Amino acid sequence: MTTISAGPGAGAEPAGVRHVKRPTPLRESVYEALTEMIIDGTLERGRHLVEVELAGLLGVSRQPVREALQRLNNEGWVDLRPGFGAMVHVPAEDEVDQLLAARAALESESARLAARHATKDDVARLRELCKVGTAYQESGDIDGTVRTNGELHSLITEMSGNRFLVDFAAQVDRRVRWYYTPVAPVRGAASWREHNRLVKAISEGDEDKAAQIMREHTEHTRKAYHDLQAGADAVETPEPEAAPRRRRRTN
Amino acid sequence: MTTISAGPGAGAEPAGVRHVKRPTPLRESVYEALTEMIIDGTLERGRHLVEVELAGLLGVSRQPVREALQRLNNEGWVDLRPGFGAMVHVPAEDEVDQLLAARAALESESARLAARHATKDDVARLRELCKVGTAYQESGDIDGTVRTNGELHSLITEMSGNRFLVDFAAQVDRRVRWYYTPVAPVRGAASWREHNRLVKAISEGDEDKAAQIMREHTEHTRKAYHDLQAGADAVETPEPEAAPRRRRRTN
DNA sequence: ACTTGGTAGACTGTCTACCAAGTGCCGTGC
DNA sequence: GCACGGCACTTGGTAGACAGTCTACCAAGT
Repeated sequence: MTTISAGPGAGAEPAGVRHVKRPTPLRESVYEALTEMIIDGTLERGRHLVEVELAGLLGVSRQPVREALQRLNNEGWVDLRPGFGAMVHVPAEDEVDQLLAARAALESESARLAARHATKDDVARLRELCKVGTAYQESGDIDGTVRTNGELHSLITEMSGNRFLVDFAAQVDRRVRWYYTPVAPVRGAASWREHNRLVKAISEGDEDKAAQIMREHTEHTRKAYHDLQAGADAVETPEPEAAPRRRRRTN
Repeated sequence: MTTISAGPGAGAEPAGVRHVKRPTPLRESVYEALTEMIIDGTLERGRHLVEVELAGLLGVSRQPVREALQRLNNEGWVDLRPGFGAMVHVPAEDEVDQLLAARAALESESARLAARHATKDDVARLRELCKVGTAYQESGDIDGTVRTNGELHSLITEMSGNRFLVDFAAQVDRRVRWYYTPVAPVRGAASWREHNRLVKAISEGDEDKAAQIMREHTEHTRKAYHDLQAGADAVETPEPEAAPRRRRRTN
């Protein structure tokens, strides 16, 4: 769950209500900063995170950092080892598989509900995202492609009107985005063709078709990851262990 | 998510590894204590939770309480209002619906995977749980029934071998258990008949059937809740809303 | 009667300091 | 080479302090 909070932070506001600036709790900012640093690789996988270090780095005290780290731990971004500290999570072999399987279930259901509840406005926005995403993809802008992909999926889950699906899917998507950025270019064109078909099914209100396409879509993604993985293994070969900071006797 | 931690805490251990007593972090205990108190109604819905109060009550300092409260907030058990504090979450009208819809998706997929991976041993345990649950149900032990129901569902999700499904489903189930205990007796017998059919499908490795039964099972539960709700509303009077202090058109 | 202004109390959010216990590492001694 | 012991580091938890904010309430003004 996590961030189920109704937060008016971004997106649709009921109407004339405009809640004024509510200063975000520090722990929230720290959390955001850390996930961002993990995703963009500033904090490499397996790296040992020390509370005071991060505190100093971000200019806050230990407390907010601790709270953020615990949340990160709960959501699987870092592993907290009592008495030692936090390590940036190192994804296990089968983890991506499981993640994508979970995503398949969540988003396929979301797509079904989205098809059921879609408004004209929603469909228009979906179409727009498809167009933008395809453009990014064709121009080779990987970052933009991945981001737009995320936005599209997230919009679909939101259209489901089910806050739990939204929340879980958001978590999963974020993780997928972390593990997955390198794969994006490979999937590229096919992925956006599938998005188009999906949007079409939703606009027609065809629940079963939407659900099915979304499931296949995720499945293709999974396959692409495996192919890439196999290729990478063949090339980069033997990397059974990358001891992070071992300075054992250096002489 | 939360508690996705690879933690060997409970469940399947690789083999002879048995981590000896790892003293649970205090915040964990506090978290457990609080959820328990919320579920059993000691902390009523809407109640304002004050950190120092809880700290005193549980004999710890503010910090572990804060950390527990934040986790509870992330998981939707309480709502944290900045600068004011935590309130025990008051479930919205449609929340149970959404919860059960999410559960349907998660557990249906779990059942499918469980059917795919089931071992003889797993099936035996499932059968045992069915027997126990039915016995509880027939003897009118509601608490036992609900608990066993939870154990059965949780075992099935674990059999899926997907840690994300396990984790999400666990969260959802816990929430369902909170909202739902009063409904259990109504569903009673039918529910356990369905469980039996489900276990049969799993034991036969029939994925589609298992998934379908689980989906219908959840759907029936949802329906039962609505029926009960409607009945309760009819009896307990119409309660349109007791607007406390509205005496002016909000421009 | 309704609004405004002011006051007071209660809590949270964050910081600092401190201590105990646990963990990993390294060198010593065998 | 390997076990043992000790050291430095880090978390987990406690205590106290302080500013900012939120709620409620009362009094005076319109």
